[in-house]
Amino acid sequence: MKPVTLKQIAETLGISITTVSKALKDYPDVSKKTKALVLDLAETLNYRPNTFAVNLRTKESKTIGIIIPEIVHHFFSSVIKGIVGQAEKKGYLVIILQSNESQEMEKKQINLLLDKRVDGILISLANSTVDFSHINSVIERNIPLVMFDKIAKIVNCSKVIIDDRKAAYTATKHLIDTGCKRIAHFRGPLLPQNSIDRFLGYKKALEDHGINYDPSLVYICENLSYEEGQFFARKLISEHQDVDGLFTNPDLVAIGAISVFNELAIKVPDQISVVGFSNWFMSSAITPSLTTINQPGYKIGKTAFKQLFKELKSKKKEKYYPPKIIKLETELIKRNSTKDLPK
Amino acid sequence: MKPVTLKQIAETLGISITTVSKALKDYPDVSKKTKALVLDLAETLNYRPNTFAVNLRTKESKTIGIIIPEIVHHFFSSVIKGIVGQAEKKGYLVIILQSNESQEMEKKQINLLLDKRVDGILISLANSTVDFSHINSVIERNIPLVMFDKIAKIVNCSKVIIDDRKAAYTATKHLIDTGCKRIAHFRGPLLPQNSIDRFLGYKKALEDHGINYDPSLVYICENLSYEEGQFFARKLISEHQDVDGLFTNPDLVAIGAISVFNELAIKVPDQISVVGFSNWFMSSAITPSLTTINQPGYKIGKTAFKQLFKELKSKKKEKYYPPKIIKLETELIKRNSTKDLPK
DNA sequence: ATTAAAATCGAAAACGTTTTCGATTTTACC
DNA sequence: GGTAAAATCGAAAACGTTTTCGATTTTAAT
Repeated sequence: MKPVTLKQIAETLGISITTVSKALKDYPDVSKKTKALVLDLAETLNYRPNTFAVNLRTKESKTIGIIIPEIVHHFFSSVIKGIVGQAEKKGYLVIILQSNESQEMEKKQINLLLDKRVDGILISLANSTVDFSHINSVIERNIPLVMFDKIAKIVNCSKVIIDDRKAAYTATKHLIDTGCKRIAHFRGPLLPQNSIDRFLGYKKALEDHGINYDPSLVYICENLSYEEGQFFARKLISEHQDVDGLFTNPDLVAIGAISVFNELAIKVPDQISVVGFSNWFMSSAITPSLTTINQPGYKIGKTAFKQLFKELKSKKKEKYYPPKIIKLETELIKRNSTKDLPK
Repeated sequence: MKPVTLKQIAETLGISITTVSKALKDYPDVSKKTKALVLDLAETLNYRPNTFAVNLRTKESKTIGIIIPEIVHHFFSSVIKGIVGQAEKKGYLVIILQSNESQEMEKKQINLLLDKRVDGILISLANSTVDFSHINSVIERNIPLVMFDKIAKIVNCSKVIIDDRKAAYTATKHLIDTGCKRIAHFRGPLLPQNSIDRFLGYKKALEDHGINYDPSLVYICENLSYEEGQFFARKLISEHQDVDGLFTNPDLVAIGAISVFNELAIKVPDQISVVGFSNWFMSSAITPSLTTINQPGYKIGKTAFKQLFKELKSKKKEKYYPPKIIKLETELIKRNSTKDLPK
């Protein structure tokens, strides 16, 4: 009925708890004979160490926490998958929490994880987070923390991101290269760094290619939904008859916009070319298929855990691991929502 | 530097650890004066109980585990969100694992969770799971376990599901009511119960309404992808020129099929009516918008945790909680991929 | 046979909490 | 002032593991 303990094994074998423990961990100061005896009995009794006791003694939980703004997003669930898969390989379990884009919840959840004494934390910040004291308190306590995707430049920790600015630059440049002159941008909210960087990449590409930056061509999508894509597409068309290119963040917004263009019989890409962001799996399925930037969610998750794992190991060896910023490669995926490059 | 312990509070206050512990937990046998003293100091020192020690002593982890076949699915991530949100409210954290539709992984992960001594487990079975010894061993150990979505009828535990048969019946009946006579079905793999029940509901609806069940109109989608929807749509059209209705599982397959119908200029719903399953958020966005069955993922997750929570509480009171099967309501959502009902 | 070195073992402390139960002190009452 | 009852406290055990360090036994060398 009750779980088997070291004590029971020790008593039935007539040896000490110490020796049993050592035998199971293959210590050199236990004879082969007793080792075999212990291993055998442990096997037949199906002994499993009591994690609670191990945690208390070793002061580690072999558990990490992850906080993301929203679970139900293709990108974030891909990241989770990357993290969970990699963590399992290394013997770590993953506790998941969702901040709902709220700084308050984020703070509470950080405290939950600290109370739970997770070994490390992975986090993608909420849009509303402007105060980083909760994050810094984690770092001060010397608990490894790695940020991914939605990061804060000002916080001194490792980060796994893509080069948003460069990717947005590439996307916009592709529109320019294929002949667009009046390029609109549906951007994300004002606060998150990735939304800022994507906007800056867009702007830089225009300026580098002699196209005037026109703020009235930039629309802010607050929740990055399909419906917003539709809404701003209508707005864009009514306000700017001369627009011939659109760069959106992310794909879902582009897909909403394209549905409106299709409805209004505005030809994509002939009258207006569209580039999205993220390479959501549906973007190759719609008509016309969507040119976009591939944002490798699974790989971001995997890499973020790997980085955290390195820091966990460094900490065990009492070595300092200097924060590292890892930028993952993105690529432009050309499909049918943009024109071919002129020869 | 080091976390504050009861001992430190006791020593600085010149009282015993016992009293400190009791004061913090508001035991009746501590005077108001000392309670105030302890509470005050604990507050200023920011005392947080050591979870490892609490776990060891109380034998509970205030953590539950969830195992699902695949994280990156809109439905499953909605379920996760429901579970995580509800769990947090009740003071539980959630460890997430993904079985990748593999029975082997599922077994390993069950053992991981048992070793971690989670208080309870939520699981949606892998398609390949045919042996339930790992699940039964959880139940035998008297650890609360609730299945959801992909369940095994044979296992004696609580379950949170929808009435798949009824839902599929309703979907098929809607096709019949709107005039379809030759109705095809793109079903899921052979093993999972929900895929079976949806098929049975489809079949029953045909039989109840004097339509001959034709096995050649049923196609099996192994991985329920957009591409499969496209593939079988082409196959269906080439094999059955007279088909005028299609019921698919799930929406994504229907959307793939519709894309083919659009491409082939087959009018939906005039030439062929389509009903999906799940009410994925994109199903209202495509053209024509998709008639479907709403499968409430978030609510399933929320309900599954609530059920687990009840069983956790019963267990604490050493009461037996008989397994309960909860069937959540679904509804037919009529959109433009099916014809209007005749008056 | 003696001694040193190597191999093998176990006692005990520690991790930090919870809770039982007995001891002590205070209060209330006659 | 004496007693009983109530209020307040703390010692100690327990949860199950890991690890240090000293003790004992065996082996090897002379």
